[in-house]
Amino acid sequence: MYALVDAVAFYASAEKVFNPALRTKPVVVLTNNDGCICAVCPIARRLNIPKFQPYFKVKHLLAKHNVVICSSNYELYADLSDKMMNIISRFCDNQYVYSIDESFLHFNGFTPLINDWHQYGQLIRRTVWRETKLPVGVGFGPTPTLAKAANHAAKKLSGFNGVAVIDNEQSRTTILAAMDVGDVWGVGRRLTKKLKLLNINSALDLAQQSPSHIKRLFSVVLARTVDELNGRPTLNWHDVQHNKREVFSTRSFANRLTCPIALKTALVSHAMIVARKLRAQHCVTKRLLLFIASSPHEQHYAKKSLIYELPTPSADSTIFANAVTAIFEQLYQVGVRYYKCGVGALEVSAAQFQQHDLFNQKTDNIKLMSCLDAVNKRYGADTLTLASQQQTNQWHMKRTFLSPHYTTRWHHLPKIACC
DNA sequence: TCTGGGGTCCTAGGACCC
DNA sequence: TCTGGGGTCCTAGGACCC
Repeated sequence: MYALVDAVAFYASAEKVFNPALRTKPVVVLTNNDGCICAVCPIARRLNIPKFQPYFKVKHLLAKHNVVICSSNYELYADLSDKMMNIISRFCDNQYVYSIDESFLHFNGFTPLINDWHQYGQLIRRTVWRETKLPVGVGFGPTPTLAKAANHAAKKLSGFNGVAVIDNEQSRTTILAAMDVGDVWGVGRRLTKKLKLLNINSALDLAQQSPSHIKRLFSVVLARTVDELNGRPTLNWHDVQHNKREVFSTRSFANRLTCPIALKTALVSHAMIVARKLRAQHCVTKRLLLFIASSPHEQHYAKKSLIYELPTPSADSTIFANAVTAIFEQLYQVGVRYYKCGVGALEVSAAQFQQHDLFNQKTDNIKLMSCLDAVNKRYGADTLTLASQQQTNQWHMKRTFLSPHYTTRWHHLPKIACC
């Protein structure tokens, strides 16, 4: 049995944790630079506030309904996520954290101990709420895709109260019949359109197709989804939690940038983040992709990217920073109003399988990197940085509606007044 | 006045080579 | 009048997810 546990409008709910006055109000959270709406709490959803719309386009709508607007407070969300994931992990023997607010659970040894999945799901919800004040939804199913579908039902369909279980033919068909095909995991806008032309409208319609037919018309990936919807697992636990094959860090700037020093500083910071992410999944990369670009919404879109081949596969921040220095001149053009930049690791592989190169002594300084990671884990992500990250901070993002750092700054702690 | 997210994976099409 | 291969690598853009 699999489960998918995720938070309801996680970022918006996180804002309500330390500010209970918000709990009865409509709340939205904006993406970086206050660009788009990325989380809409249930109260705001009932007011038809759309997700992923540019903020400036829906400003009037938000004002009309007195919606509370928050900038993204990633430090807060990351901390609350850690706490939530920790609690959830107590309820299974296998947890895979799929995103900041979602985790898949797999029950092996636990299964014989659980006789009622509904009750068990409610226990998870109650415990997470009691210890974090975050609302979560829980879906159980015999495959990851069905657990996702059950989770969708738990949160979106009436009568489920936050927990849904697919454990027999009747529960499977009931839930899939009530689910739009576009809400199936892996079916996006484009596929939805094509499927609906074929009169495949619900998740159940898709499940009733023959996998080989779907494979011919679409792809092997969608054929697997059909199998999964029928309770035939095609993704095993190992597939669900595979390492990333590409790792990126990119950001748009608060204001357009023309200064080369600021751009280079931003790129070095992204290189550091990529290196840290790689080390966290015990991987290295052979090639780094660096890019800088103007805004795609402007008339003259200018994007330039270059690939830097590393002499040996690496996840060393200092080696990555040197790569940025080595090719920055080729990337930068005078006169472009830069909007975004980023660094990506391509051809990612497991660090343990690396061949050592006799002739290349420039290998990762593993001790130094472990020390860097340990210090930053203990004292906050940017405690130890490279000198080249410190030259300017003019590329940092705009967060007009930022809430206090309740969990990472002493002087932001909520105060309780006694009278 | 101006403003439009970030991450990962996949694929089609072109360049290049033999 | 019709006809000209196959493999690899690279890249940009798109699909999908949250």
